[in-house]
Amino acid sequence: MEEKRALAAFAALSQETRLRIVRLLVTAGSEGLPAGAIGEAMDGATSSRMSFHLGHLEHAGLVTSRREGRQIIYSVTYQALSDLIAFLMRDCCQGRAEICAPVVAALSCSCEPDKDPAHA
Amino acid sequence: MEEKRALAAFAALSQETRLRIVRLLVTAGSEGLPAGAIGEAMDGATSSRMSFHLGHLEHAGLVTSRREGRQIIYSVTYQALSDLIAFLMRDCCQGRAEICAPVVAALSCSCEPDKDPAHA
DNA sequence: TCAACCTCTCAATAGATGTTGAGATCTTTA
DNA sequence: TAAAGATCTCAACATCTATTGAGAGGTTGA
Repeated sequence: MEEKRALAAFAALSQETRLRIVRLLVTAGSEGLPAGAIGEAMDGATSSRMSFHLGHLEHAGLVTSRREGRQIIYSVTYQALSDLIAFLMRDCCQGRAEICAPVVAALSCSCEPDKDPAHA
Repeated sequence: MEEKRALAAFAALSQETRLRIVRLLVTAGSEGLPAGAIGEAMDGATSSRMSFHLGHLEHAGLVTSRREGRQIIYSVTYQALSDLIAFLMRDCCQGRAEICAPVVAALSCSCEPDKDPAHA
């Protein structure tokens, strides 16, 4: 993942509503959720506000959309998320075990379906 | 890492100059670099611009500063970076192997001192 | 102590961002 | 084809962000 895309991804995730959307869509899985349902989950945000943020996320490549009947279904782009994580690890790790080591150590539990109450 | 800190970290990294500063400071290691040297590396950015961005990064917890004589030395906060990566993996992974699996697979090489020309 | 140095703080400004409301577009159902 | 539903587009507005230039606050060496 090159710098430009990483910058766009960071910008997309730096806004509370958008971060919440991504988290919601990750839990929703690859089936995704219609825009209306996402808006409901965001304390009933207006449709234009949703459209703005979903468009922002889509532009950044973090979500994709497809039409299904009269609804538009959004789902998270798993590849983009893992690319972003990889960017952080490669780009910012750069041989610094101080950064990577704790993350690697934590991976054994954090990458299974999460039951840990200390999560988040 | 809770949501608020993650949002601040994403916002801090979503700006080209600041992302470049972090990358520079990671390569600089724990000794860090004086503000002036960082400004030099940023195409000779003005001191107030540097102060603005370094303050932003420090506020987000991604860097720390210490005075050394007449210089102020900035260094990256390794803990914050690994916390951010862990946040992404835990929060956005949530049992989704589609996201984590590729990253985990890539870790074996990406976490060593980087010699890969395809990097970045 | 004085002058030079390094960095920060502050005010001003231009541009980007987030929210809202009105209305347009596309889709489904009767 | 008309009505209703779901979502998008657009303009307007308030707010936040990034940059600049001027100047202040510590620190060092003569």
